[in-house]
Amino acid sequence: MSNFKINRKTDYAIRVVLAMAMHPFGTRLSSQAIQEETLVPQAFLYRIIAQLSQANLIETFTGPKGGLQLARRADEITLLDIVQVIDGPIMISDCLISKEECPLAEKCPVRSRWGGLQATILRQLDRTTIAHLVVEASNTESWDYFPPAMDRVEASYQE
Amino acid sequence: MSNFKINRKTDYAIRVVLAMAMHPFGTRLSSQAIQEETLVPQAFLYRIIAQLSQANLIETFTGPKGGLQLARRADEITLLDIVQVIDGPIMISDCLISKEECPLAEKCPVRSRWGGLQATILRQLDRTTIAHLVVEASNTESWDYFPPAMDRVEASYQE
DNA sequence: TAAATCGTTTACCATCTTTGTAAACAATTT
DNA sequence: AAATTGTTTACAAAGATGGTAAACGATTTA
Repeated sequence: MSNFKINRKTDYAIRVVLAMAMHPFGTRLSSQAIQEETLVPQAFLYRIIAQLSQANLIETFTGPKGGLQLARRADEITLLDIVQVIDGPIMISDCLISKEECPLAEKCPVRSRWGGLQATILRQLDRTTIAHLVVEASNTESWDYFPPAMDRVEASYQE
Repeated sequence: MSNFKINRKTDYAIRVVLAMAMHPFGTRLSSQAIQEETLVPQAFLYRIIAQLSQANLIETFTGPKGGLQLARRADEITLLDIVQVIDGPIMISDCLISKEECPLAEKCPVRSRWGGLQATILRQLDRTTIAHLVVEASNTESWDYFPPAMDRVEASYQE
């Protein structure tokens, strides 16, 4: 299976932000409460929270009555924000970093394709906000979705 | 940096197929010749060639005067073909494999988003053929491309 | 038929990333 | 001061990646 995938840490982070967004804006939740809602392993959760906090996606408060709350409204947090905070900038091929990174420095026809694909991915992640997910979270039908091209993919796979 | 990337093996494989497509259809090239054109490490190249051969993207002939040639014309080989042959089926999130894989089995609003993103990626890879790349390979401008959304990405990155 | 020339396959390995655990540490409230 | 909460760091098992090496199998041709 392709390694071209969203990793679990990022997935967890999205769950965390989504869980927070399911409560009224401004609600302060303990990491304990979030752990129970998201089922993310506790020690792992701590580090995810710290990263979200450092990137100013959430605000944190220590001490009794401390906890976490979103730093922005759910419609101002995109999937791209979270992916980039947790996993760093998306760079689907090293040759996109700079011309020098590309082993076929000059006249590389593949580079532009990766660039185009990456732009598409960024666009799609950027126009999906947590607010969108909150709406769908109340919609039972959503989890029944399966991507259109999937059967074709399975069929053409061999190994 | 995100791990969400095309790996080097796949990149190599695309180079290999492209190198072959730069010659007239039916030309038989030795792996030695391909190694010199693509600069892929030889031992690694062997395995890539074997995979491409098993998947019937190329035909191989052993013995003196042996070598490789494309099994189909360049306009009938897509980037998706190669990615899938080398890296397996694209599955950007484990939760797309089946409902059971998803840790938040029911009512997961994220799942549908990954499905949509994956479909977009598959579509874009599938409509790019090696023939397209061959055309661009003669075009010096191509390597100067940089994806549009890039500056926004850099700006919003923090770690 | 033997030798030379190809591609195939397998085993191996160093390194890096991912995923996860644990514990010491710092800040805040009561 | 004590209790509660988040922060940080160190560590480690497991798996993927990128690469090397060598034995093996098939085909041509001398």
